[in-house]
Order: sequence, then structure tokens, then C-alpha cells
Amino acid sequence: MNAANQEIKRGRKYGQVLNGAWEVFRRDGFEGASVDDIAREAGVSKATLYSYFPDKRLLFLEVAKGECCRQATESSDLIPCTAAPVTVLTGAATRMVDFFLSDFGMRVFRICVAESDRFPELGREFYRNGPALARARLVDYFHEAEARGELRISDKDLAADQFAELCKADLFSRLVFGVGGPISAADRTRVITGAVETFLARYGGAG
Amino acid sequence: MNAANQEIKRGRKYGQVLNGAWEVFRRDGFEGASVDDIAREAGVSKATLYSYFPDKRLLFLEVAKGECCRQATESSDLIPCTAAPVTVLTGAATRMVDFFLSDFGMRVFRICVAESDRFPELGREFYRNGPALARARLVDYFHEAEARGELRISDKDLAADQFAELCKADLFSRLVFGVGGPISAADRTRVITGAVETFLARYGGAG
DNA sequence: GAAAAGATGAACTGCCCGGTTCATCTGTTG
DNA sequence: CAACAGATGAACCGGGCAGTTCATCTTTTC
Repeated sequence: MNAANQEIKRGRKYGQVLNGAWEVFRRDGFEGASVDDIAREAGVSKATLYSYFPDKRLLFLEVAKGECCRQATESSDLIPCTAAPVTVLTGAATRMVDFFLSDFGMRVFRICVAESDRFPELGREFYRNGPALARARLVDYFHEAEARGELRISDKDLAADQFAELCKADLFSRLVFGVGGPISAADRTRVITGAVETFLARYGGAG
Repeated sequence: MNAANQEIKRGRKYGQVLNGAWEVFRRDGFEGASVDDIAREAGVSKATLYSYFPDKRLLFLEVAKGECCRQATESSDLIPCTAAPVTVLTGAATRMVDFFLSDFGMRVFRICVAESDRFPELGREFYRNGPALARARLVDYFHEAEARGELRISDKDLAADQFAELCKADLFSRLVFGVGGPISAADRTRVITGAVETFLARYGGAG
């Protein structure tokens, strides 16, 4: 569709290469992944791989871009925003927690951080059609809810960011630093309800 | 003092090596740092370096451990906890934001994330004498403040985590994903006051 | 000042990896 | 069947890096 794709030859095994590359990249990161490993994982010869992609770096960018798009379209299912704020916010919090506790969310985050020097545009790309979308949707909802008198928020951008951060309480450190053992369903509901309660304590119209 | 230190020979240029290694590691990460670079940066021959440390991995662990300890002892200056909650919390928030916006905080975080596969114990070590200390101090303060009737918190651990997360709103994403340009003093105060206000809206005794 | 301990630097080994090449094989199309 | 494009794999190149070695130089110690 765009210029970047035109630079890259397509062929029968194009998809195989992308899938195998994503598998190895997310397992080993950019430096850790060897092109031989990728070719083996994709069930493709190294020569074939290099006939599609000029080098490892572009292959990585293509894979990451594809995954971000997939993620963006996948999570574009909206919420019914007319329900009570507790309901809407709990749903949003659940989806956010599910995401960054997911295998995918964690791996992408890891790679973004680890490769932020080599691929600064990668983090921006991921943010743009990931967290930024969620944030925009939240802000939209805040406007509607405020019009209905359900919420009262002066700095809606900050409120959205605060809500997202509240959803990470406890869980995020445990994941990133490997502390506190596996995360149970009870842990998740504790954090989610806590986030919603704290948020509504500040911004709830009935507060 | 402990077993690990006994395994490592000391010598005149021991400190030089550690300093140079830290410099290169925090600049280039673990994989990115070459032992030759470290030796050059430390003003020491490679042979000398290897006479102290059996391999690159142990050198890295020693450096990271030392930095974590230094950081832990450095930030052990307590807060006067009898002031009004707004004051105490604003002070705490400022210190937290300063930390994870600092060069050091960001680099250590990056390395922890990037090297979490190779060095899972590193993240735990960092958390133990970094965020965990701050959290414990906050929880202690919550107990005292609650006894004075200034705060009302049922789940104090969760509250401490929420407060820490609130301090990261907006700022964290911008740092990690390289979005939204440099962070101004106004950005910081906006987030800090917002965090304190939201926290007190939920847990403030006078709320 | 002499012996011992430590430091030097430069060369060297072995390994891994990114990228290239090429002769050969396979599948498709007319 | 013939022609052709794509796929193959194995060998190869060049470079970088971890780790070793060693003969020589410097510093400490007595």
C-alpha cells in the first residue's frame, strides 16, 4: 500500500517470514535474535529471507509495524458509554490490565524499552496506535459523561493518564522487576476496583 | 564482606574498573558494552580487568549491585512526617518524580527491562532497595497519619502503589516511548499536584 | 636496591553473526 | 515439455567481541 511495502518484494513465503521473525524477535529481542534462527523458525532459507528484506533492521521494523497495526485494529471494539461510570470505567480498566498483563503487551513493551536507542521511532509508533488510542477514547468518554453530569474533570488528559497509571498499581512493578510471584485473578480485581474507586473519589459527580 | 566479594580479587585499580564499567554499561547496556571499551574507559588494561573479574557477566552484576546500594543509602534521608498530608505527599511525589526522571533512574530502569532475561535477579535487587524502600516508608507514614486522623486508608499497600503510579502519569509514557517532547518544570508540577489531589480525594480524612 | 606483586598492551584464539554467492532444485505457466 | 521465476542450503567473507597469554614495565615492600 505505502512506499515501504513497495520496496519489499512479496512472494509465496512472505507471511511465513514475518511470522517466524515475530516469534524469534519477541522471544530474544532484536540483538538476541539471529537471522539464522529466524530463517529456521520460519521454515525458509536465509537466501529467501534476504530476497524479501534488505537487512535485519528493516525486517524488524516491518514485523513491529505489522503487529502494532494488528493490535490497533483488534482493540477497536468500543464500549457502550451510556452505562454508569463505575461500569464503564471498570470495563476499561479490565481491558487495560488484560492488555499489559498479556504476553503481547509485555513483550512489545520490553522490546520498545530495550531497543529505544536503536529504534526510537518504534516506541512512538507503538504508543501512537496503542496507549494513545485508549487515552483518546477515555477523554472522549469523559466529555460525554461530564455533559451528562456524571463526572466533573477539569484536566481530562491528565485524568486519563492517571486512570491508566492507577490500573498499573502493584501489577506493573511485579511484572517488570519479577517481584511478588505470579499475578492472581484476585490481585487483578483488587487493583481494578481500587483504581475505579480512587478515580471516582476525585472525579465522580456524586462525590 | 560476603562470599561474592571474596571471590573477586581487589587491587589498586579496582575502583577505576567499577567506575568505568558503570559508565559504559549505563551508556550502552550489557550487550552493547564491549570489554575493550570498558577497559579503555577505566584507563586500565584488559588483562587487569580480567584479573579482577572472571567474566563480563560478574562484572556487570557487581557494578549494578554497587549502584543499587549507593542509591539506597543516598535516598535514605527521611521526611518530617508530622506536617500536613498535602505537604508530606507533595514532598514525596517530588522526590519520586525527580528520581525516575533522572538520568540514573531512567538508565537503571532501561537496563533492568532490557536485561531481565539474562539477569532476572537484577530487577529484584533494584526493586528491593529502591521502589520497595520508598513504598515501605510511605506505608509507615500512612499508619502514623491515620493515627492522627489525617488519612483513612484500608489497603495501605495498594494506596502506596497507587500514589507512586499517579506520580508517573503522562511523564512515564513520554519518557519510555519518546513522545511529547522534553518535560518542563510545569509538566512536573502539574502531575505532582494532580497526584496529591487525587490521592487525597480518596484517602484524605477531611474529604 | 632487590624481590615480589601488580599492571601493561598487544597479539592471538575461537566463536558467532550479518550478509553474499551460487549451483541446484521445485513449482508454475503456456 | 520447455522455459522461467522462485526457493534452497551450504559454503563463504568480514568483522566484532569475549577471553587468554606473555614478555615487559611499574609500584610496592622489606
